[in-house]
Amino acid sequence: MTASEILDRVRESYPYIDSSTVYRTLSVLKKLRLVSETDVGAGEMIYEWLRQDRHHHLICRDCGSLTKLDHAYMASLGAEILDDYGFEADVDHIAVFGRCADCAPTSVSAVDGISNEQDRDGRWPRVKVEMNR
Amino acid sequence: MTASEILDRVRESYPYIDSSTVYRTLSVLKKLRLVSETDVGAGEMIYEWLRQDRHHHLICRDCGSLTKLDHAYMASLGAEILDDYGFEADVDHIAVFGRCADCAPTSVSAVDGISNEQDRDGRWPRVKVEMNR
DNA sequence: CTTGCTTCTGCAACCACTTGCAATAACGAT
DNA sequence: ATCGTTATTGCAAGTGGTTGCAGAAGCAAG
Repeated sequence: MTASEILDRVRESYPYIDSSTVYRTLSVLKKLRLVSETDVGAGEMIYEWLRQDRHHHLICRDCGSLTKLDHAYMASLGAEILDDYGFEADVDHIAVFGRCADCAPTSVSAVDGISNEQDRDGRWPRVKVEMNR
Repeated sequence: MTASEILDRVRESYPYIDSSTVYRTLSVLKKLRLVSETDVGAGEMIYEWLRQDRHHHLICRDCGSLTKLDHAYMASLGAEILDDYGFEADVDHIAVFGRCADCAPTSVSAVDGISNEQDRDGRWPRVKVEMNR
Protein backbone atom coordinates (compact mmCIF):
# COMPACT_ATOMS: atom_id res chain seq x y z
CA MET A 1 0.00 0.00 0.00
CA THR A 2 1.03 3.64 -0.33
CA ALA A 3 2.14 5.98 2.47
CA SER A 4 -1.09 7.99 2.19
CA GLU A 5 -3.20 4.82 2.49
CA ILE A 6 -1.23 3.88 5.60
CA LEU A 7 -1.76 7.39 6.98
CA ASP A 8 -5.53 7.15 6.41
CA ARG A 9 -5.68 3.78 8.15
CA VAL A 10 -3.65 4.93 11.14
CA ARG A 11 -5.75 8.08 11.50
CA GLU A 12 -8.87 5.95 12.03
CA SER A 13 -7.59 5.04 15.48
CA TYR A 14 -5.08 7.86 16.02
CA PRO A 15 -6.44 10.99 14.32
CA TYR A 16 -3.59 13.43 15.00
CA ILE A 17 -0.73 11.39 13.59
CA ASP A 18 1.50 13.33 11.22
CA SER A 19 2.66 12.02 7.87
CA SER A 20 6.29 12.51 8.88
CA THR A 21 5.81 9.91 11.62
CA VAL A 22 4.54 7.44 9.05
CA TYR A 23 7.50 8.12 6.76
CA ARG A 24 9.96 7.89 9.63
CA THR A 25 8.48 4.58 10.78
CA LEU A 26 8.56 3.23 7.24
CA SER A 27 12.21 4.21 6.91
CA VAL A 28 13.07 2.20 10.03
CA LEU A 29 11.11 -0.81 8.77
CA LYS A 30 12.92 -0.50 5.45
CA LYS A 31 16.30 -0.41 7.21
CA LEU A 32 15.38 -3.52 9.19
CA ARG A 33 14.18 -5.05 5.90
CA LEU A 34 10.73 -5.80 7.25
CA VAL A 35 9.06 -3.85 4.46
CA SER A 36 10.03 -3.25 0.84
CA GLU A 37 9.66 0.07 -0.97
CA THR A 38 9.02 -0.05 -4.71
CA ASP A 39 8.63 2.65 -7.32
CA VAL A 40 6.05 1.43 -9.81
CA GLY A 41 5.92 4.80 -11.57
CA ALA A 42 2.57 5.75 -10.06
CA GLY A 43 3.84 8.88 -8.30
CA GLU A 44 3.79 7.28 -4.88
CA MET A 45 6.03 4.51 -3.56
CA ILE A 46 4.45 1.14 -2.77
CA TYR A 47 5.23 -0.44 0.62
CA GLU A 48 4.83 -4.16 1.31
CA TRP A 49 5.54 -6.45 4.24
CA LEU A 50 8.37 -8.79 3.24
CA ARG A 51 6.94 -12.30 3.49
CA GLN A 52 8.25 -15.59 2.18
CA ASP A 53 6.56 -15.45 -1.22
CA ARG A 54 8.88 -12.84 -2.70
CA HIS A 55 8.07 -11.64 -6.17
CA HIS A 56 8.89 -8.79 -8.50
CA HIS A 57 7.09 -6.86 -11.19
CA LEU A 58 7.54 -6.26 -14.90
CA ILE A 59 5.93 -2.91 -15.75
CA CYS A 60 5.21 -1.99 -19.38
CA ARG A 61 6.23 1.57 -20.19
CA ASP A 62 3.66 1.74 -23.03
CA CYS A 63 0.46 0.22 -21.66
CA GLY A 64 1.32 0.20 -17.94
CA SER A 65 0.48 -3.47 -17.51
CA LEU A 66 1.92 -5.26 -14.47
CA THR A 67 3.27 -8.82 -14.61
CA LYS A 68 4.54 -10.83 -11.65
CA LEU A 69 8.15 -11.97 -12.06
CA ASP A 70 9.28 -15.05 -10.18
CA HIS A 71 11.83 -14.41 -7.43
CA ALA A 72 14.16 -17.09 -8.89
CA TYR A 73 15.41 -14.66 -11.58
CA MET A 74 16.47 -12.08 -9.03
CA ALA A 75 17.77 -14.69 -6.60
CA SER A 76 20.15 -16.12 -9.20
CA LEU A 77 21.28 -12.61 -10.21
CA GLY A 78 21.93 -11.92 -6.53
CA ALA A 79 23.89 -15.18 -6.17
CA GLU A 80 26.08 -14.35 -9.19
CA ILE A 81 26.83 -10.88 -7.83
CA LEU A 82 27.66 -12.35 -4.42
CA ASP A 83 30.04 -14.90 -5.99
CA ASP A 84 31.83 -12.42 -8.24
CA TYR A 85 31.79 -9.21 -6.18
CA GLY A 86 31.20 -10.38 -2.60
CA PHE A 87 28.25 -7.96 -2.64
CA GLU A 88 24.99 -9.03 -0.94
CA ALA A 89 22.34 -7.50 -3.19
CA ASP A 90 19.01 -6.57 -1.60
CA VAL A 91 16.64 -8.06 -4.13
CA ASP A 92 13.51 -7.83 -2.01
CA HIS A 93 11.05 -6.35 -4.46
CA ILE A 94 12.23 -4.94 -7.76
CA ALA A 95 10.22 -3.16 -10.44
CA VAL A 96 11.63 -3.78 -13.92
CA PHE A 97 10.44 -1.32 -16.55
CA GLY A 98 10.31 -2.26 -20.22
CA ARG A 99 7.87 -3.20 -22.94
CA CYS A 100 5.49 -6.12 -22.69
CA ALA A 101 4.88 -8.71 -25.43
CA ASP A 102 1.64 -7.02 -26.53
CA CYS A 103 3.30 -3.64 -27.02
CA ALA A 104 6.44 -4.92 -28.80
CA PRO A 105 6.84 -3.36 -32.28
CA THR A 106 6.24 -5.62 -35.28
CA SER A 107 9.05 -4.10 -37.37
CA VAL A 108 12.47 -2.77 -36.50
CA SER A 109 13.02 0.99 -36.79
CA ALA A 110 15.79 3.53 -36.17
CA VAL A 111 14.57 4.49 -32.72
CA ASP A 112 12.32 1.93 -31.03
CA GLY A 113 8.71 2.46 -31.99
CA ILE A 114 9.33 5.33 -34.39
CA SER A 115 9.25 4.78 -38.16
CA ASN A 116 12.44 5.69 -40.04
CA GLU A 117 10.85 5.80 -43.47
CA GLN A 118 9.57 8.70 -45.53
CA ASP A 119 5.91 8.61 -46.60
CA ARG A 120 4.69 8.55 -50.25
CA ASP A 121 5.11 12.34 -50.50
CA GLY A 122 8.73 12.08 -49.34
CA ARG A 123 8.05 13.56 -45.91
CA TRP A 124 9.54 12.33 -42.69
CA PRO A 125 7.03 11.22 -40.08
CA ARG A 126 6.14 13.57 -37.30
CA VAL A 127 7.36 12.20 -33.99
CA LYS A 128 5.17 12.61 -30.92
CA VAL A 129 6.58 11.89 -27.50
CA GLU A 130 4.07 11.83 -24.66
CA MET A 131 5.31 13.92 -21.74
CA ASN A 132 3.53 12.20 -18.86
CA ARG A 133 5.95 9.99 -16.92
CA MET B 1 25.02 14.57 -13.74
CA THR B 2 22.08 15.85 -11.72
CA ALA B 3 19.24 18.05 -12.96
CA SER B 4 20.52 21.02 -10.93
CA GLU B 5 24.00 20.65 -12.46
CA ILE B 6 22.42 20.61 -15.92
CA LEU B 7 20.39 23.70 -15.00
CA ASP B 8 23.54 25.55 -13.88
CA ARG B 9 25.34 24.65 -17.09
CA VAL B 10 22.45 25.71 -19.34
CA ARG B 11 22.08 29.00 -17.45
CA GLU B 12 25.64 29.98 -18.41
CA SER B 13 24.47 30.55 -21.99
CA TYR B 14 20.71 30.93 -21.40
CA PRO B 15 20.23 32.63 -18.03
CA TYR B 16 16.43 32.67 -17.83
CA ILE B 17 15.77 28.97 -18.37
CA ASP B 18 13.39 27.44 -15.86
CA SER B 19 14.03 24.14 -14.10
CA SER B 20 10.73 22.75 -15.39
CA THR B 21 12.09 23.05 -18.94
CA VAL B 22 15.12 20.99 -17.95
CA TYR B 23 12.94 18.33 -16.34
CA ARG B 24 10.58 18.28 -19.32
CA THR B 25 13.47 17.92 -21.76
CA LEU B 26 14.98 15.15 -19.66
CA SER B 27 11.66 13.30 -19.63
CA VAL B 28 11.57 13.33 -23.44
CA LEU B 29 15.19 12.13 -23.66
CA LYS B 30 14.31 9.37 -21.20
CA LYS B 31 11.30 8.31 -23.27
CA LEU B 32 13.49 8.17 -26.38
CA ARG B 33 16.04 6.25 -24.32
CA LEU B 34 18.84 8.66 -25.10
CA VAL B 35 19.53 9.28 -21.41
CA SER B 36 19.21 7.06 -18.36
CA GLU B 37 17.86 8.17 -15.00
CA THR B 38 19.22 6.45 -11.90
CA ASP B 39 18.41 6.79 -8.22
CA VAL B 40 21.65 6.33 -6.32
CA GLY B 41 20.02 7.36 -3.05
CA ALA B 42 21.65 10.79 -3.01
CA GLY B 43 18.41 12.78 -3.02
CA GLU B 44 18.70 13.75 -6.66
CA MET B 45 18.44 11.51 -9.70
CA ILE B 46 21.54 10.99 -11.85
CA TYR B 47 21.18 11.47 -15.61
CA GLU B 48 23.62 9.98 -18.12
CA TRP B 49 23.85 9.82 -21.91
CA LEU B 50 23.33 6.21 -22.94
CA ARG B 51 26.50 5.21 -24.78
CA GLN B 52 27.79 1.81 -25.81
CA ASP B 53 29.74 1.08 -22.62
CA ARG B 54 26.71 0.35 -20.47
CA HIS B 55 27.34 -0.36 -16.86
CA HIS B 56 25.47 -0.53 -13.57
CA HIS B 57 26.22 0.20 -9.95
CA LEU B 58 26.32 -1.74 -6.71
CA ILE B 59 25.66 0.68 -3.86
CA CYS B 60 26.42 -0.34 -0.27
CA ARG B 61 23.64 0.61 2.13
CA ASP B 62 26.09 0.73 5.07
CA CYS B 63 29.16 2.58 3.81
CA GLY B 64 27.73 4.07 0.61
CA SER B 65 30.52 2.72 -1.58
CA LEU B 66 29.88 2.51 -5.32
CA THR B 67 31.08 -0.44 -7.43
CA LYS B 68 30.72 -0.74 -11.19
CA LEU B 69 28.76 -3.83 -12.26
CA ASP B 70 29.39 -5.27 -15.71
CA HIS B 71 26.46 -4.96 -18.12
CA ALA B 72 26.66 -8.72 -18.90
CA TYR B 73 24.80 -9.57 -15.67
CA MET B 74 21.83 -7.37 -16.54
CA ALA B 75 21.95 -8.34 -20.21
CA SER B 76 21.57 -12.02 -19.39
CA LEU B 77 18.78 -11.28 -16.91
CA GLY B 78 17.06 -9.27 -19.64
CA ALA B 79 17.51 -12.13 -22.13
CA GLU B 80 15.97 -14.65 -19.70
CA ILE B 81 12.99 -12.39 -19.08
CA LEU B 82 12.52 -11.86 -22.82
CA ASP B 83 12.62 -15.63 -23.44
CA ASP B 84 10.21 -16.55 -20.66
CA TYR B 85 7.84 -13.58 -20.56
CA GLY B 86 8.24 -11.91 -23.99
CA PHE B 87 8.99 -8.76 -21.99
CA GLU B 88 11.76 -6.45 -23.25
CA ALA B 89 13.33 -5.17 -20.04
CA ASP B 90 14.94 -1.72 -20.11
CA VAL B 91 18.20 -2.48 -18.37
CA ASP B 92 19.98 0.71 -19.30
CA HIS B 93 21.45 1.76 -15.98
CA ILE B 94 20.41 0.03 -12.79
CA ALA B 95 21.43 0.80 -9.20
CA VAL B 96 21.48 -2.31 -7.02
CA PHE B 97 21.44 -1.61 -3.29
CA GLY B 98 22.90 -4.08 -0.79
CA ARG B 99 25.90 -4.63 1.41
CA CYS B 100 29.46 -4.68 0.13
CA ALA B 101 32.09 -7.29 1.07
CA ASP B 102 33.76 -4.92 3.58
CA CYS B 103 30.52 -4.29 5.47
CA ALA B 104 29.29 -7.91 5.55
CA PRO B 105 28.80 -9.19 9.14
CA THR B 106 31.31 -11.75 10.45
CA SER B 107 28.71 -13.78 12.39
CA VAL B 108 25.12 -14.72 11.68
CA SER B 109 22.42 -13.17 13.85
CA ALA B 110 18.62 -13.13 14.12
CA VAL B 111 18.23 -9.94 12.14
CA ASP B 112 21.17 -9.06 9.89
CA GLY B 113 23.79 -7.12 11.76
CA ILE B 114 22.01 -7.14 15.12
CA SER B 115 23.18 -9.44 17.94
CA ASN B 116 20.61 -11.91 19.25
CA GLU B 117 22.44 -12.71 22.47
CA GLN B 118 22.02 -11.36 25.99
CA ASP B 119 25.03 -9.76 27.65
CA ARG B 120 26.71 -10.99 30.91
CA ASP B 121 24.05 -9.17 32.98
CA GLY B 122 21.25 -10.92 31.12
CA ARG B 123 20.18 -7.84 29.22
CA TRP B 124 19.18 -7.75 25.58
CA PRO B 125 21.25 -5.44 23.41
CA ARG B 126 19.93 -2.04 22.60
CA VAL B 127 19.20 -1.76 18.88
CA LYS B 128 19.96 1.49 17.11
CA VAL B 129 18.62 2.13 13.63
CA GLU B 130 19.94 5.21 11.87
CA MET B 131 17.09 7.28 10.44
CA ASN B 132 18.88 8.95 7.53
CA ARG B 133 17.84 7.35 4.22
C1' DC C 1 8.74 11.57 43.37
C1' DT C 2 12.53 13.91 41.10
C1' DT C 3 16.41 14.17 38.01
C1' DG C 4 18.71 13.34 33.76
C1' DC C 5 18.93 11.16 29.51
C1' DT C 6 17.00 9.28 25.37
C1' DT C 7 13.40 8.62 22.07
C1' DC C 8 9.26 9.95 19.69
C1' DT C 9 6.19 13.22 17.76
C1' DG C 10 4.00 17.28 15.43
C1' DC C 11 4.94 21.24 13.15
C1' DA C 12 6.77 23.96 9.67
C1' DA C 13 10.00 24.51 6.33
C1' DC C 14 12.29 22.55 2.77
C1' DC C 15 13.72 19.65 -1.47
C1' DA C 16 13.28 17.36 -5.94
C1' DC C 17 10.23 16.97 -9.22
C1' DT C 18 5.59 17.57 -11.79
C1' DT C 19 1.71 19.87 -13.68
C1' DG C 20 -1.90 23.38 -15.22
C1' DC C 21 -2.17 27.46 -17.42
C1' DA C 22 -1.52 31.34 -20.18
C1' DA C 23 1.67 33.73 -23.22
C1' DT C 24 4.68 33.18 -26.76
C1' DA C 25 7.25 31.10 -30.56
C1' DA C 26 7.42 28.18 -34.57
C1' DC C 27 5.59 26.49 -38.63
C1' DG C 28 2.61 25.15 -42.48
C1' DA C 29 -1.01 26.53 -45.59
C1' DT C 30 -3.07 30.12 -48.09
C1' DA D 1 2.62 38.67 -45.13
C1' DT D 2 -1.30 36.64 -42.58
C1' DC D 3 -3.90 33.31 -40.42
C1' DG D 4 -4.63 29.11 -37.74
C1' DT D 5 -2.71 25.30 -35.47
C1' DT D 6 0.70 23.10 -32.70
C1' DA D 7 4.79 23.16 -29.60
C1' DT D 8 7.53 25.17 -26.19
C1' DT D 9 8.31 27.98 -22.33
C1' DG D 10 8.10 30.46 -17.74
C1' DC D 11 5.60 30.91 -13.86
C1' DA D 12 3.25 29.46 -9.92
C1' DA D 13 1.12 26.05 -7.49
C1' DG D 14 1.00 21.33 -6.18
C1' DT D 15 2.83 16.51 -4.81
C1' DG D 16 5.47 13.10 -2.45
C1' DG D 17 8.80 12.78 0.68
C1' DT D 18 12.54 14.51 4.13
C1' DT D 19 14.51 17.17 7.85
C1' DG D 20 15.53 20.47 11.84
C1' DC D 21 13.75 21.74 15.86
C1' DA D 22 11.51 22.05 20.14
C1' DG D 23 8.31 20.08 23.24
C1' DA D 24 6.38 15.83 25.20
C1' DA D 25 6.72 11.21 26.68
C1' DG D 26 9.23 7.19 28.43
C1' DC D 27 12.28 5.24 31.48
C1' DA D 28 16.08 3.96 34.55
C1' DA D 29 18.68 5.49 38.69
C1' DG D 30 18.83 7.86 43.00
